Amino acid sequence: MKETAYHHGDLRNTLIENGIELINEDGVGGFSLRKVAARCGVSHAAPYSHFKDVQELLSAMADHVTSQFTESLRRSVEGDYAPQEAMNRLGTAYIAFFQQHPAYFPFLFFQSGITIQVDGEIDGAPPYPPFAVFRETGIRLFRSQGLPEETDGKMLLAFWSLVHGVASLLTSSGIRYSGDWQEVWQTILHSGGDMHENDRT
Amino acid sequence: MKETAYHHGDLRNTLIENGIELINEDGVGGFSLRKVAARCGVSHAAPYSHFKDVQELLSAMADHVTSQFTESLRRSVEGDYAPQEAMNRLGTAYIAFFQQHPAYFPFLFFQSGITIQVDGEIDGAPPYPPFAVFRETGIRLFRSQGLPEETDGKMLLAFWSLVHGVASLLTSSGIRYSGDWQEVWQTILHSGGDMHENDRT
DNA sequence: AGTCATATCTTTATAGTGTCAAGATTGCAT
DNA sequence: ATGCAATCTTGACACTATAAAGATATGACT
Repeated sequence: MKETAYHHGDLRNTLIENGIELINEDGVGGFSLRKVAARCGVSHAAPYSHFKDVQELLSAMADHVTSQFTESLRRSVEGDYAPQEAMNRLGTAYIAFFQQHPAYFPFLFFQSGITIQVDGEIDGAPPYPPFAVFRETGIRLFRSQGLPEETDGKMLLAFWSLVHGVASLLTSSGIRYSGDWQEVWQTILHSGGDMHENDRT
Repeated sequence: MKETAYHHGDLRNTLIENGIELINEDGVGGFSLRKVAARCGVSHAAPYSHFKDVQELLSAMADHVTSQFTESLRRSVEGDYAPQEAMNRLGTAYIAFFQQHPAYFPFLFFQSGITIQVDGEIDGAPPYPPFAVFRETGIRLFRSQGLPEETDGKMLLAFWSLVHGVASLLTSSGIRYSGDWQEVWQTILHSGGDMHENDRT
């Protein structure tokens, strides 16, 4: 299908891209279906040919952003880093992603309506891709530290919660903190390591 | 001022209370100024006599909820608990609060427009009351463990981030996890303690 | 007691929102 | 070439926040 004056040609993807841009510019609150439609040069009801309602567009946008997010996390652990260093880089990448796009946090986790499957066993839902990266990196770290497998699940969620919490605080609307957020989560990561090392000396 | 048919009498507080109820029932997305006004039995423009816009009402609602939140945290550490036990109870209370009122999390941290002052030094803003409770409990714990004072700030933020992250994940719209969230943050709290204890044996 | 300013609430109006229904236009298969 | 189905437009409706103008009650001052 070619683009004409009447038929856009690739409206579905254009809506997703412009919607994401709009959120980056004006935040989640500044988003509206009509604004996105206008931005794409179509009428206000045109999106309904591709999405049954605004929530479905938001979900598609979230899927797209989640892919970028997952890619960013994957890149951060590519290469042969030591387990501790890999985990360090992963957490830093997680936080940096939302530091660069503050509007993505409330959008992805409180607005989009996407499903985040933590365990791999509820319904047939696939696991949340960013958490999957966490799992691979974490397991490698835990084995290298000789931790028992039984604690893997809880430890993984704890690590995830930590960086997720930093990202959450970091992107909270009215937060004021003069320090460096990156250091916050590394405090615990390193303190865990330091605890071992210090106690051995 | 008495209540008549025309003059409500205590509309400001009534709006705040009904607004909070509305958020608990329908979530942040279900909130609207007109719904709250109707709920209070006044016209849709009546709130403008007490708040300059909807954001100001939301801020007042958030202040009220934050007070309840702070009170809940304070109560959790009342009594003479050992430092580790106090911190344990505090984190549990933090998470339990948002577990009981899932809509409060996005509301307080991404919708209300209140200011969260972490350091005590930016502008003249007062520190965020819930974090103040964290500070007291954390300092007591760190001293009892012989940790150096220089790391207090980062350690506090790390602990806060951890429980905040659990609360954030816990209240994310589409999250699915079969386990117990309370155990997640205790994993790190106890693993920190266990690291010490295990290494000493 | 009477008057009046002020605070509070109502009414009305406007611009913006999501969504639906009916119609117009186009591309594609027959 | 014709008709079908997908896509887009137009117009409507109910809902939203907000502003302006008017109504009503309160409390203070004479």
